[in-house]
Amino acid sequence: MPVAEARYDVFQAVADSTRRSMLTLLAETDTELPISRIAEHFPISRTAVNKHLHVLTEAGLVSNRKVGRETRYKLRPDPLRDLQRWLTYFDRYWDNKLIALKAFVEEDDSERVEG
Amino acid sequence: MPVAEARYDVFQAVADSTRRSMLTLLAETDTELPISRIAEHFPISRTAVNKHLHVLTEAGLVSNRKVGRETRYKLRPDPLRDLQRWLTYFDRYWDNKLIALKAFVEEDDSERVEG
DNA sequence: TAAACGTGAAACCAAAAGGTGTTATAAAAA
DNA sequence: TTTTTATAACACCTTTTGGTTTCACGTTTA
Repeated sequence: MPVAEARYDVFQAVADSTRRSMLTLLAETDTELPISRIAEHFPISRTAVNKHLHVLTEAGLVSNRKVGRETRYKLRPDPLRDLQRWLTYFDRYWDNKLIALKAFVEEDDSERVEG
Repeated sequence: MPVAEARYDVFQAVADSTRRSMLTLLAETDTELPISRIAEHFPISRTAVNKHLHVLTEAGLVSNRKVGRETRYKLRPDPLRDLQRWLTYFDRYWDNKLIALKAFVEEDDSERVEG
């Protein structure tokens, strides 16, 4: 983010697989983590990790607090509700198209259960 | 089969607000639409609309068929279930008074995945 | 105080994303 | 056949994104 407030929304924040992994990491540990601990899990520089965390912060998906010389990041899943709410619209669509969905489910099911 | 080897995955496809609008447009009309009809709703060129539809196609979120000189696009919401499934991981981190329809989809989903 | 540590910020870069206009092609209409 | 319509394909441009290295600043530790 060079200058302006680039304002990332939750859709953009979640579009990147590295950021999704960071969210699941924070969810799994179920506690706050400093950047160095987070960076251990990714093959990128700590600066790059910091940028991703900044994007997640702007989307409201993580928060941070300073503890000594550390900055600890914590999961804030609430904005995911926006995603959830958006998907709800298509949940209804699936409901209406249940027959087609059912066909898809059965077809895929037979591929792995058989045998 | 939802999204095999696509350049764009569902998360990326949905990250753009224009593409999200296209999906809701197709869902609202609940029918197939040619590009020109879709382009009417957006302040960008038809070429740009075509590119967005191409991204959505690669993500498996729309399909198309040629009818005369038209190419009609139709919503394929199934890949959104990948998004849905990812979100369910974070369900336990917010108040779990979840949407009933989501619970229904999740229940249906348990028929074909690990469960 | 000085040194080491953890982080944030800046400058920079390559590639991708989102946009444009133009051209090519196939189908419908005159 | 000729023209118009609908779309795809191509070349191109600009901004954004994800990454790097370097450096400055505040916090701990010696």
